[in-house]
Amino acid sequence: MAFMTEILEKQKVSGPECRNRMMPVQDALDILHGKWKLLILMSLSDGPMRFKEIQRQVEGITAKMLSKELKDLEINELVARTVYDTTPVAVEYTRTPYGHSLKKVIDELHAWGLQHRKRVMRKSN
Amino acid sequence: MAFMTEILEKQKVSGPECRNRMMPVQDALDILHGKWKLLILMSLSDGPMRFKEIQRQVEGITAKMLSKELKDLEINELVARTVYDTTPVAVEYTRTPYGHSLKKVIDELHAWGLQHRKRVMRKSN
DNA sequence: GTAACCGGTTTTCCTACGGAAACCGGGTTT
DNA sequence: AAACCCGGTTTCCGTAGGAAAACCGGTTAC
Repeated sequence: MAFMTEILEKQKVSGPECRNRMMPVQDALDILHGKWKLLILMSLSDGPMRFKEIQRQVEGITAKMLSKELKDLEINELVARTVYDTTPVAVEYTRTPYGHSLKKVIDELHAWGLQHRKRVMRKSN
Repeated sequence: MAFMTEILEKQKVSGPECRNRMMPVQDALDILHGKWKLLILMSLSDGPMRFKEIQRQVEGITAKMLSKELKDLEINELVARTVYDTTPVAVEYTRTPYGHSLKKVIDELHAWGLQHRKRVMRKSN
């Protein structure tokens, strides 16, 4: 029983500072959650794209999801939508400067995913 | 109509290299998706934690979700579970070295979330 | 003229995520 | 003995995510 109180005593640490660190991450996740948002942003790395173009790049996404996700991204000003008044209408999606501010996040995720893939390969051998 | 073909011509670019860049990100997202996994990992930054301790740190998570997410994290070797054969049983969760390899990802997400929060505050004034 | 493209919307349907609460055996505290 | 801790599991349930396909008016290429 002395053991129990001992092990229990150890945990008191890590007060609310930890929770404070979590909040911003939670904020970010709130905006970027789901399978698609980051991939859509990636597809817009090299310049404006049109709807079907994005759909072709982001493998597996349906028109409905793309439509919805683009709206979300637009609301959060990560992507801008431009309509050209031609016949027929041409619509372009552009990653905003704010959207580009996610570059590091995406890069880190990319790097991690890359080494994770290698690790998995290694294990399966 | 010349305009249309012109605008259409511009898009051919960004071939499959873009899709190749997406795959690792997709892999990473596959493992880290959901509201909780990264937050749980964060709560284990400062050392081992017990179930209820984690639940107290990760605000809003239910026992069921925590239980499920910990299992997922364990399967992917981001978290290790240690059972101490005491009475009553004590169970500790530890972030593995592999779990710590996500530090940069979390840091970047944290940094972005922080400035995003500032940005939102600025706008609402 | 007809097939295929454009930028989506709408409908239907199913599944996964995720919350609330009860519950389990056991232990400790008072 | 009552009340509270531990580490979860189980049940129930609502909602959001996501897939498939039809559909719209209009344009363009063959």
